[in-house]
Amino acid sequence: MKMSGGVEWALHCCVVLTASNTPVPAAKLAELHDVSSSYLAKQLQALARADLIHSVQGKSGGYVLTRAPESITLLDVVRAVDGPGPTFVCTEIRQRGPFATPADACTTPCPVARAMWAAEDAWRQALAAVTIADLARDVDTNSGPEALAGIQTWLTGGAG
Amino acid sequence: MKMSGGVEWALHCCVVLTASNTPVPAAKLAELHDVSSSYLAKQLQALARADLIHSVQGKSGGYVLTRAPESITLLDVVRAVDGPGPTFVCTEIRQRGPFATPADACTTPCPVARAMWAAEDAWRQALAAVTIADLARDVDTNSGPEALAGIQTWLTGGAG
DNA sequence: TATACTCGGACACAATTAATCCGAGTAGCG
DNA sequence: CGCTACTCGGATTAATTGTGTCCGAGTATA
Repeated sequence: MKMSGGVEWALHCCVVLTASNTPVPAAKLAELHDVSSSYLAKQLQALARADLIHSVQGKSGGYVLTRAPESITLLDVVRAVDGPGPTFVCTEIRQRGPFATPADACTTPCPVARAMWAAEDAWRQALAAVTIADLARDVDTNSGPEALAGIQTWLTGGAG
Repeated sequence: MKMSGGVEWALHCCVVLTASNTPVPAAKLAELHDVSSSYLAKQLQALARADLIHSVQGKSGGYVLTRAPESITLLDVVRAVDGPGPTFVCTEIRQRGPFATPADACTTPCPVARAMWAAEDAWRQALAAVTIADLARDVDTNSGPEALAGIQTWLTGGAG
């Protein structure tokens, strides 16, 4: 099992968007991270579809965070980019084969699936406990406040 | 992100192997679950490579649990079948682009990766808290004790 | 000793992910 | 008011991973 690599890009983009309240084009975000501009667009579209960021079209358009960074959790981003479905899918294997459990006896989910989904819930709960604002703060304390400040001036300024 | 479907098969096989202390051939496990015998073999090989089950070759060979069901956790099975690597891979995106963080400043992992890995740890911890014996007990209470007992006689008996 | 049955790894196929391109739409400017 | 330049958005194509299958090596049995 490997998570889609686009999740990493999307998270970094959200953190960067924290530093700018004016629309930032996808091309600029791609150049900042040195990644494919066309593919990054796909992830940003997924974020826009989930209403985490808002797209502004036109000449000086781009993307802006829809909500405050404190109210955007990592779970929101993961669900938007990587899909909302559960990672473990139960194929109801107990209803097949010579010892198949009759369908009417399957009122509760299979114990195997229940345990796997409980673990997934723990994962989601941990993701929901961290917000984009938390990440931005961590970046500040790690790389120093001048890092995001410099990025902000680079984003708003026209220099490429 | 979707977990490999073989994990479900492997877990069910481990639960079934609880009911038999004599070697069970892969073909019989496949017939019991009504799945592809050839493909199930792949998953069982992965379990054998991780020393969760032991393979017995020869005429009346098959697979047996290596350890007691109480000491085999779901995490063991998931790691064996789905790979031990982390689901989130950090590509060190912070070291790229015009505002790249210098490599010598990257002593601690990227905050984004740290948060994602913390969530993964919560997931693994939940998986490690459940054992195959727990699942077998849940199956007993759900489907009644006669279910696993019937399977046991079917496994040891030659009828196919 | 021959045999029949087992596992084990090497070999094709399909689905998902990654990456790219071009068209639709809008804000700014003359 | 029309034009241009810049933006996003979805449809299209390559690469990787997961899925499924096959045949050969090895061993306990008779």
